[in-house]
Amino acid sequence: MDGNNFFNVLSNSSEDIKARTGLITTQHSVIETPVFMPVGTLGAVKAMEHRELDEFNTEIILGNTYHLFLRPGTDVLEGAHGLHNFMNWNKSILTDSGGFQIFSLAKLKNINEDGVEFTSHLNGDKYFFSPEKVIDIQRIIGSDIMMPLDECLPYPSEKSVVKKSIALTTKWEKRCFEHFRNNLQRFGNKQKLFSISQGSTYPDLRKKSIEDLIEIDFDGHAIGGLAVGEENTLMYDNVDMATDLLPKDKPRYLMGVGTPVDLLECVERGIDMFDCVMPTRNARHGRIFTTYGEINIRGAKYRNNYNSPDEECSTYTSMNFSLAYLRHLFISKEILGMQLCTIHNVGFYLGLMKNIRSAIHEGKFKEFKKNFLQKYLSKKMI
RNA sequence: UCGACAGUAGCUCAAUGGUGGAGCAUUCGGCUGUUAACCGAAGGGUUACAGGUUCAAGUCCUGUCUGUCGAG
Repeated sequence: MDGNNFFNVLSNSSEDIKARTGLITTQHSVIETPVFMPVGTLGAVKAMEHRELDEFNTEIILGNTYHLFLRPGTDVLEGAHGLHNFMNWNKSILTDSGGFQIFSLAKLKNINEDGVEFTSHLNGDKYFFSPEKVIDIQRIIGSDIMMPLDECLPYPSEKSVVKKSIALTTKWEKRCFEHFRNNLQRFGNKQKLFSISQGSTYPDLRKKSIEDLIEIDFDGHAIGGLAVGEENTLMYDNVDMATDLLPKDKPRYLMGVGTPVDLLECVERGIDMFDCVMPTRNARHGRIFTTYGEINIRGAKYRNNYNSPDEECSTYTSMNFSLAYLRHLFISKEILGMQLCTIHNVGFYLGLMKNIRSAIHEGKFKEFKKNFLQKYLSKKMI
């Protein structure tokens, strides 16, 4: 498992679509793509144990540079020889740079060529992140895949603002790459670095961002700044255009997406990697994904419904517990409710991706998508 | 039996004599590179009952009922 074969395309769709299967090989695991990566911001997938992730053959999870930098701090991570050891997770980890967090939640930020000054959302302490610093922190974290510092603008943003922003982001990412190249790995970790394109939903700016970034030898390319409030069709169109421009021999990662429908639409358009808080967060809020659509487990209509939340799903939760019991756990604020729903949603997402991979491999993606959506959008159970 | 205190939304409580509110509960909704076991909205009232004073009463007065505490 060394860097020479980081990404291999296994099969391209035979259906005149851009969907494809592949393998990402890191020091820690072999990841079948298209893949959905559960989010574990602070070194934990909320409400889920490692052994439960193992049951779904989870090969990669996310961590977050911004959050881990603030807590537990790089001294603790350094003492533990990296995040893998610290959290005892021996599969792959991808860390987001924290750019998204700084721009979405930290306040009083001052941005300039050098980087960004921000205040911690925890205690108001001031910090400065430069492109180099973000790489240094991720070297200590030891994530298998690192992300560069980028500026993620809100939607909508004026074109002139976006134009300036992508120029800055590209400069930052070049510096990230140089620093990554010139600095040694820590604790024996072999790490990769992706790019992140921006450009909001302006096709020409997205194109410019991508064209500048693919000139640099990043190990993969992410699409950022989408799914932030724009119409779904706009997002799909931008993804479609982006994957036409991105190199075929490197993984393409659509950041922060999405719903089961988004996953299908974007796999079809050539995306290999996804992450999203939706399955885990919604689970903790009592909303679960099923074969026949999403349901709110707190609904009074489930009070006396002793059926499985999803007869056609094989997660531990749907095979062993009823709607009425899950509702009871939520109404009673029992932690088990969040745990069981998280297991279910993550299982549902990873199961969906597994089926998607099989369908692509068999040349039946379109048929699979049609059948899935027919059930999912029917809301038979709702 | 006497005395004190109290009775306001399902519950716990607000409301200088001047448009009866909150939290919780209930119902519904939201969540897209996690500040999120979170956030939002809605429904819900003859202010125990009956009189009285007043331009105006949840609020002041009288009586009744109910409850808590104390005394006997």
